[in-house]
Amino acid sequence: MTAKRKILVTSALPYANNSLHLGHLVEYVQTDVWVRFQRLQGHECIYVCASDAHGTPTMLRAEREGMDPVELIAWIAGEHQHDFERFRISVDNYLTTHASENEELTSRVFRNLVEGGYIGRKMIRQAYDEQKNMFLPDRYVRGTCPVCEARDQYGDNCENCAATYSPLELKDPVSAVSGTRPTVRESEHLFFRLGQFEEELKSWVPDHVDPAMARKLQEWFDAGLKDWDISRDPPYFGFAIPGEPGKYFYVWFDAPIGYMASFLNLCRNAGLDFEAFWGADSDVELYHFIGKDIVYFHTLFWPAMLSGAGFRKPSGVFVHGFLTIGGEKLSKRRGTFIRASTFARHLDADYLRYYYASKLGPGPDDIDLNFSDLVAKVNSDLVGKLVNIASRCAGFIHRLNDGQLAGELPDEALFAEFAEAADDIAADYDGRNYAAAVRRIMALADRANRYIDEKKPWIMARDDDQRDAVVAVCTLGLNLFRTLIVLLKPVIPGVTVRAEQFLACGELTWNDAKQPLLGHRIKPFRALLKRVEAHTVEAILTEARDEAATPASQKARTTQRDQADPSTEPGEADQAGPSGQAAAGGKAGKPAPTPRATPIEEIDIEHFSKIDLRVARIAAATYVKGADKLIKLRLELGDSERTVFAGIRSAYDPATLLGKHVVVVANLKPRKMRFGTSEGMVLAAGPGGKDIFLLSPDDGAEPGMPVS
RNA sequence: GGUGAUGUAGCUCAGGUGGUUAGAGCGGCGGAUUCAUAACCCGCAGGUCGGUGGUUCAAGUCCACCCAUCACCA
Repeated sequence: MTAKRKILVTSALPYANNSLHLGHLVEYVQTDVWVRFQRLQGHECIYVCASDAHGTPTMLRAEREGMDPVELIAWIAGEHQHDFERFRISVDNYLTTHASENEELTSRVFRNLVEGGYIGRKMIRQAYDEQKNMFLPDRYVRGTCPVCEARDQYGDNCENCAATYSPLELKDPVSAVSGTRPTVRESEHLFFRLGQFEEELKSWVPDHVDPAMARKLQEWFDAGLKDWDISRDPPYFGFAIPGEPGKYFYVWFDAPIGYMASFLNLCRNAGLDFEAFWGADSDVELYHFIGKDIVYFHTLFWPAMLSGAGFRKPSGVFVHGFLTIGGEKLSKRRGTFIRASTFARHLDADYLRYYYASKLGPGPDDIDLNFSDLVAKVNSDLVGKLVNIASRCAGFIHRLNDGQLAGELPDEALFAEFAEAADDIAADYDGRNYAAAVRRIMALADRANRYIDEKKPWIMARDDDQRDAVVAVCTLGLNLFRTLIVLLKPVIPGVTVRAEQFLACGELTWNDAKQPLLGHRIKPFRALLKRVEAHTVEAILTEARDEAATPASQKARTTQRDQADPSTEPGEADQAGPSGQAAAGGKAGKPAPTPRATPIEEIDIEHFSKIDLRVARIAAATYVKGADKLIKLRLELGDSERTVFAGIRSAYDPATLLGKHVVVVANLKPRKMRFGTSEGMVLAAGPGGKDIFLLSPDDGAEPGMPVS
């Protein structure tokens, strides 16, 4: 293994006026996978983040909510942090940019820049809202485009003709804050003289950012670097500029300093040496993960600020693209502004982490989230391939050898193949090409399943003389599984923890991928991950649409309630349907009574009324050839008939079902199964196995009657 | 408008420096199997590689223009 590296990593700071959504998570997942990978390699890798608190938007949002801005950001930052936990984003420290450490460092950076002669002053003319007594940021002035006459455009550019201009050029300008016509006022602003860093930046950029981004930055160099306005007039939620009465730091000035501040806060709590990481001659690696919308701040202003203030520059800026859902931009109207908390309430974070990882490359390309693709990929790769290996091997080990693995591997070469692949996969992770890593890992999972298929332990097991051989084959199978878990550990930490418990092997490290586990007793196998069901995805989308329609202040309350919820364990949320004992996709046969650890989320009457429950009469019931859990039901619902497959064979004999009245979910999306299409679901209670109890109405109910 | 990125089978994506019949996973179809969360295994079908033109013995791969999508313009 290479020498131990010292690395400090950051993700861009989420803005403190709104909740995190699935788009934010692309970055946090990307960062976290990388961080976890580096730690797994044995490197020292510290990851800090914070909520970006300052600026006009938080100020106005706080006003709308009737809160003090400080109160607002404390609350939102708490929510952000909670979302981080839910998605297993392993930050070492989380702060807000309003913290005292940030004020301290911002002053220090500013003072150093003044002393270095990098700060200038200029009078500027700006739109002013006379009613609210405030200068208006460009985005808060709207009016008619001076170029193409399109109405209701932002003050900085036109969405219709893409022209750029100043808010003062807009025709019929209106303040978005008060609705009045802004006036023009002058004010002296402080400027950071970026141009003085031109040569330094030109030589720094090519080695520290992605080539595509370097090409993009060339445009700015060609145009010449301009001075950057770093001050704002009150009222402004931010830090006062020392020695400059009535002036505040522009949010983008203190935001990146928030990276340092969060780290400084950690230093003070954990006894780390701040200067060793940020001093001009630091040899620690420093990386920023950001979205492609904010490259300029991180590749021009930020390194220049650091350099001018006497600190070290980043070792690299990693730029990722945006998230689209179903090929479209996230949109409130379409209900695709899905909040992190909404997703987490229904599905395990590892599903999304795996899906993102399977699509993330090193470059700034956008990635698309397609829910049916997510369901297919997760179910097929994670459940059907990966977990399946453990699932199909564990039984033999317990049945034939009391849970004890064999003392040696029957095919060392196969294990070695997996162990050797770990190096290439490590290179993929380190180069942030997670998609490539996942492809390689899944190819190995296929290989493992094929091996078991070739050896056919279930045939050998019929012969007592071959018991040792069966145990040996399954020992290898489980070791291949274990290696795969190590390789995927940065991506799916939740599954990993459960796998480590199953293997009873302690915390796995990267080197464990190369060392087999032998002569060791494992725990009984329990499902490590459940399949995602289509209705769960539907529930997420429905909820996101409803949330989008809820006014902001109500959202606030909803979110607070969410925070009180213990995080949802995998699988449990899967069953948030009308009945835990789903008929069609049911899990009869596994006698695992699962009382819900967490109550299902409350719904209102509108939600409930979407479920069309009907009385039905069983007109025919037959076993399904080749299916050991299902009974095929022909149901009468008044004037119509339909076929439903119910997983009740372990508890019912078809003959006894004939003529019985049951309750059916009539508007459940038809589900195609191997034996036909199931057009609904019959309600039943009980944990499964012999304990399944169909729900029936009292005498007098007729087929087709709605249940309410 | 300027600049950059992207556009490959139904879906999601791979395809260093141009080189024989363009690949994978999923989905579909057919077969095999029953150890496994009906998973797994074998096989088949599916693409004029956004469009047009060019360079070349040879282009998905280089060049020009065009179209579409996304981003940035301090």
